[in-house]
Amino acid sequence: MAKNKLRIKDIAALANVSTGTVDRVLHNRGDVSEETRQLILSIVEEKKYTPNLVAKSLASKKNYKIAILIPDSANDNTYWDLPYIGLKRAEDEIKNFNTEIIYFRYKPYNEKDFIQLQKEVLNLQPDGLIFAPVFPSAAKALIDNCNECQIPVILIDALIENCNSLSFFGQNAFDSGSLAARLLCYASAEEDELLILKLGYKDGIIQHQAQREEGFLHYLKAKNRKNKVATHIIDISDPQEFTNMLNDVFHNAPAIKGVFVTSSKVYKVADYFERNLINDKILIGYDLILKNAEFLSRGSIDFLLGQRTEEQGYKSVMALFSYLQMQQEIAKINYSPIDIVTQQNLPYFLQ
Amino acid sequence: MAKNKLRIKDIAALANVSTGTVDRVLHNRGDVSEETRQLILSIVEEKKYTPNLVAKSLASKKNYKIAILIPDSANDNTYWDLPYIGLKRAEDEIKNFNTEIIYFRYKPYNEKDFIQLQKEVLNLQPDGLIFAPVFPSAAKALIDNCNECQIPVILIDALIENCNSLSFFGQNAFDSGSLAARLLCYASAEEDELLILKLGYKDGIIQHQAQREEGFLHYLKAKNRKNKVATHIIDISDPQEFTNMLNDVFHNAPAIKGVFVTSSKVYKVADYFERNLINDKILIGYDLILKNAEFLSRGSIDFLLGQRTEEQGYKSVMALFSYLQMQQEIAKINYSPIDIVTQQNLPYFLQ
DNA sequence: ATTTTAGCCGTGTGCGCACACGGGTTAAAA
DNA sequence: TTTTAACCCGTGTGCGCACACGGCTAAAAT
Repeated sequence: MAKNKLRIKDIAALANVSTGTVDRVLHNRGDVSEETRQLILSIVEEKKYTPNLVAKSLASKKNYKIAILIPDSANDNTYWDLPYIGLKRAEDEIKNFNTEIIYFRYKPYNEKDFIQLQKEVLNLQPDGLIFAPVFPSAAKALIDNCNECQIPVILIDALIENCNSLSFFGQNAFDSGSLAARLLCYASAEEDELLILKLGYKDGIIQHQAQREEGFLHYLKAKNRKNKVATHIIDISDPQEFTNMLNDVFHNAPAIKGVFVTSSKVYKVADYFERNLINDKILIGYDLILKNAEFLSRGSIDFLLGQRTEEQGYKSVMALFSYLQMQQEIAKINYSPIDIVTQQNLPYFLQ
Repeated sequence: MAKNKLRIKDIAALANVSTGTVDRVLHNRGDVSEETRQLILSIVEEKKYTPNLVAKSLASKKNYKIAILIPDSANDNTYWDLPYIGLKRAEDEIKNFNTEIIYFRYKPYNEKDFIQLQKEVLNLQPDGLIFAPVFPSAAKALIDNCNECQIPVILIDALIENCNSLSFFGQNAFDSGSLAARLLCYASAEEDELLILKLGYKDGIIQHQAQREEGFLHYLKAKNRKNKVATHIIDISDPQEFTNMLNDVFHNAPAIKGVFVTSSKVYKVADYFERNLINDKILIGYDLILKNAEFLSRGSIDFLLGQRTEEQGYKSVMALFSYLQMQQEIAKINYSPIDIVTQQNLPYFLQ
């Protein structure tokens, strides 16, 4: 402990009472005369006493449980590896402070599995929950359940409107779309054609993708850009069909100069470009998953928009921790910076 | 503490010895038979024992002092406000862990003041030092002094070659220059003229600026870009003279399309552009100081390259802390990501 | 006059670890 | 045989805080 740091013992000495009395005042446990209470509070105020968190945590018997409910990592969906690293880092940092983290990971795109694990989470009765509301209606139900049980909830990745969650950590999807548009505008002329690709699975309708598209179009409109813009929604369940669809698109519009993929599946387009020797287009997409990083480093992707996924995981845990242990307020909305990653600065974003 | 966490007491029970013996093994204090030593070590290994840092810190009587030696913030030089925020954040986080931070701040561009404070630092006999080697030769002397006194040194912002410092936190200046070139290449054609501006005070020769220029030129060369590039070194001590110089430059080369300012003083050029109604040029510079952010948000600056200054401060302290308290190794070189900041993503980089 | 009660407060213990101190055993030196 | 030292190890205390427990005083109830 740094020198000159005030202890409960010191306050007690200053107020001519015992440490027990000071403790009772600090914790509002009553049984203290109003006079002594005011005296102690005034000393605390004046000397700016803050408790020694180390000792506090050592002495406290309360054990906090934080549940985390996120998709598992799969072959075709490694995105959640990234927040997981940050979650783990936070776990390491707080595991000595009477706080435990319990992970629940469900199969991606599998709402049934999500609902199953949701029950397990509630069964555990955690002191707090962090989860990704991938399935809006199921997510809403979970939040309602948690509110009933007085369990504070933090959302990561996606934001659910009109519901009583404590906080949100993620990206402003709309603004990231505008940024993508701006970058493509730098790298293309007004007469160039632009393309928006929304890739996904049949029932994986992600609100992110819509907002990113909106932001993109909004920028072009605001700047009075005359570019022709087409949007295609393409299913990626079947690789062959995916290729056929792209063949169609690029055959019908060979003048396309810039391609904006509204998800982390941009590597699939980059792969298509490489296999078809297409290198006259600017390609921009989302997130620093490994496959994307590889294509970016080869120049097949021009820009990746990152969202500090690791930091999102880390910060959401730390915020909940401070909220539980120190009643520290958390901002309702915490947007991550939107990182622009290119071949040149990529190495510094990996690790 | 999380449940199932192994304590010294548990290890002792498993090995049928007392906690004192386990402690002696863990701290290499000798007086333990080789047999018991191996037994305890094998248990530690197998069960992956890690000490409870909370209790460890509470019990330890050693008080660490970390000295920080950086420029003060001045009217014309607010850069160091940024790392300071991160240093403060780290201080808050570790102040309960027997670690104290003592700041020494000298007048910017004032080597005399630096050397004076350097003496005070050594006088304090800190357990570690973090400083910015703004004046290379004086910095080298300080490092040598610290090595003699066994004081580990971490450099931030600038890197001094061939000297025995523990670690470095900062930006890869060369790569950031390349990145600037890449951005200007996207936003300009081969026939466009480019300009490099190195702004500074007479004796403020900063190696950064040279490396950034090198990286910039290297990129153009590697990509076989034919752009005409001019470099100007301009003193900014006298505002009037500064304006005259810029008048000269842009009068003689009206075809300049992209301007790369190799320092955080880019706001001075943006200000010049605004006052002279110049808005046909792409302007790119460094660092998210307040003035730069203002010009960026108005669109007078196109790109700012950021270097996570706050994070640099934070990480350097935390690294030194872990090194001192837990003998944790630190990477010799820690480059920050090079952030690309535009009007669109600026809000998310401020705070 | 005695007992009860409420209001106020001090003491003691334990959290996990570091470290000082001292105790016991054995083998070598006197 | 006795002394001494080397070797190995257990015990106890304190770090700052939380909290259980119980003690004291004065007023109210019996």
